[in-house]
Amino acid sequence: MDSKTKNRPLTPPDGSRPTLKTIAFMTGLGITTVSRALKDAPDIGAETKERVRLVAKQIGYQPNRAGVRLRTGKTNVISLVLTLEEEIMGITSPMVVGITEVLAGTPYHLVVTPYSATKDALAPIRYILDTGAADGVIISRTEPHDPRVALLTERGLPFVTHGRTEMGVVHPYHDFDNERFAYEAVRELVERGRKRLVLLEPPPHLTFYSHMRAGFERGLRDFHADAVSFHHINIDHTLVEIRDAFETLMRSDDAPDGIVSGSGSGAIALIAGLEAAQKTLGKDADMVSKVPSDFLRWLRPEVVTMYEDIRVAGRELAKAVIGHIDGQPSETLQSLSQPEVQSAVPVSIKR
Amino acid sequence: MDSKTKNRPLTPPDGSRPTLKTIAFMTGLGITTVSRALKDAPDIGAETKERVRLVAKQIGYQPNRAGVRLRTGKTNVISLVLTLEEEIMGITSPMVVGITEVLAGTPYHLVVTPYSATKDALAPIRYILDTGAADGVIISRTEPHDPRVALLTERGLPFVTHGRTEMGVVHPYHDFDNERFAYEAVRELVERGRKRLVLLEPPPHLTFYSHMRAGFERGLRDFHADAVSFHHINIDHTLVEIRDAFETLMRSDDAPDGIVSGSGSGAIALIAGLEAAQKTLGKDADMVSKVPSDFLRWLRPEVVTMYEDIRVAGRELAKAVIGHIDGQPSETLQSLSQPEVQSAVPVSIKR
DNA sequence: CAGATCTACTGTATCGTTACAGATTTATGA
DNA sequence: TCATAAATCTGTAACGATACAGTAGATCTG
Repeated sequence: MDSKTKNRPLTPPDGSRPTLKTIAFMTGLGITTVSRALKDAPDIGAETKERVRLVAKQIGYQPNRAGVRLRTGKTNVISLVLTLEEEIMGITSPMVVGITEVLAGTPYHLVVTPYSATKDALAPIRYILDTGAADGVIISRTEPHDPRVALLTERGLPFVTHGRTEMGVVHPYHDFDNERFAYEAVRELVERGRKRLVLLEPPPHLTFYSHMRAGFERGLRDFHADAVSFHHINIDHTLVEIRDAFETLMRSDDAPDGIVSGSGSGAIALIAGLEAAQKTLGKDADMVSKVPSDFLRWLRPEVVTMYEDIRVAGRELAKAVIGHIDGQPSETLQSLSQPEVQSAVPVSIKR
Repeated sequence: MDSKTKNRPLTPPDGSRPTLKTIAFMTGLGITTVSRALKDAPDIGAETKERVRLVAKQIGYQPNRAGVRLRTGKTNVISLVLTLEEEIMGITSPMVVGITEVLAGTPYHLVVTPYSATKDALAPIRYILDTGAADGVIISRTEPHDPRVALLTERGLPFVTHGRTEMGVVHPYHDFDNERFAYEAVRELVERGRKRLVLLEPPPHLTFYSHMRAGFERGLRDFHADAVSFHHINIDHTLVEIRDAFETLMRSDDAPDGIVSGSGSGAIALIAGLEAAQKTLGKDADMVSKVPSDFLRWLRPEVVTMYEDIRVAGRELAKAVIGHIDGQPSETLQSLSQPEVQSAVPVSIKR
């Protein structure tokens, strides 16, 4: 957009928004010709195309989405399928921002399609398939054998997952390297002299559970540390549940001295539990946490944080669905982002 | 939905999704009749309506949105207009959740329409108006004389604002009572013996700036406390800027002993600044903060937090736009939510 | 130079829905 | 009894776009 369009664009005689008919009338061409000219079809003369494009631009023509959608089935919609029970630290905000950043340069709109986790996660997918509500879908909370992936693949609707699957289906995804995260977390803790480590893990049915566990266990082996069991609690439990369980653990004989937290909000509850047990972070135990934003380290600088950039994830996911829609092979639409160990809270210049 | 529909619904002979034509064929009626029967028109026989409804349900008929939109202009879309630079603590997540909760029971879809704050906030509004992209709009970061409100009102597109205006236009809104928040915050601080108070305020161009200031100043008068100036910084500054400025303030002779923070993420930076100046929260100063989620008090229990329930705000906003679309008078679509002083971090049962 | 080929453009039908103007049948009224 | 009014139902056109099957005229080919 250049800045010369201060005055509103010309509108068709009747005052409503311009259509192909408007352009056809103004140029003296047929509607079909205008349509084809605008999509640069090979059987339209170069000069005609130029003329049509000029007029279209002048009057601010924008194709009617309903018309296109009705005729072609193309919705120009990407659907972000979310569970309503998203975690406290709000992974959704930066995700939505990342996605819309990419979609801004395209004709796609972002529609948020929620479902209640207590109900069927397939329901929104079926809805989208049955009503043809979107050209592409973004799903998260991926499971190793994810029925949504199976269904979308079977029905041929382009999609991308936030997280990987293990079902022998090649499909676009973006994921955080949770294996690496847990491995590096163990390394950090052992370097600080910690030997008895605990992991606050994802719920077992999600794919990244096994990734994170694998990294954790590989770390234990490589760096010679021991695991303290905490399997009855995971990041989907409430903060109060996590805190209480962890307080109990910290008061027991089995108390760990190193903590790996698979979620930022979980880390808050773990800290609260640890402190409720009269222990001190950084003294009695160290912690490494995965965080989606960086304020945990503002309030507990002792925590080593590894940043998961959700906004970048949103961008990658958006690019991948669009790539899938455009027919790019799935293999080229897979990406993995690496954890970034965060340094201390940014120090201002004056200090 | 009852649970008897395990098997997929019958589909029209050709396997594609059912349309009015399908029902017309199956019932032996005309397409028009079916259309009118489904919308309970008065000129259709009771038994016919029943028959049509039955068949429609059986085959899982859902009106084609593109068809309806093309013919009637009704999009069944609510557009949430957001700035891409949303704050760190992610007000967007619970907002989206609240909105979708309400929309789930309606035919409306939620489309997220972003804009870059560095550019024109009117751009997305113009886009929606020019392309007829939505039946209703939700906007935030409202200003006293908001050009978006003026434009939407002039063009007659239903909308609701998160925040009030002061332009003599009656329109639907939902707002948090920031006047009350700041007033009660001052009360809390004075009750703790604090007398020299500082306010981390919103940027001056937003409407709730004056609300919050008014409450703050009324509190100062009623409870006999003094203001410490901090006007060069507001909640739109970066955390680092806030922290550094506040550290400087806390090191000066003019250091306050009571802090009112108009934002949760701002509070984190203030705490960091205070602690960088070698002061202790709860000892050298007390703080009251408005928070959109409750983990600040998990990590700094000394902070008095007043909870702003963004999810409820989302619900109210969604209800209000729909009310506006349905022609309810704007006066009845305005609501104000009150701050809730939060008690201590929830204590588990066992303790 | 007749016929084939190519270039540039256009009319018609269609996607699914609804507004509108009938049409048909039955009941009503004087 | 015969026009009128209800009560039901229906066909056509249109919303805006595009696929497809042309058409008209210019150019080539042998």
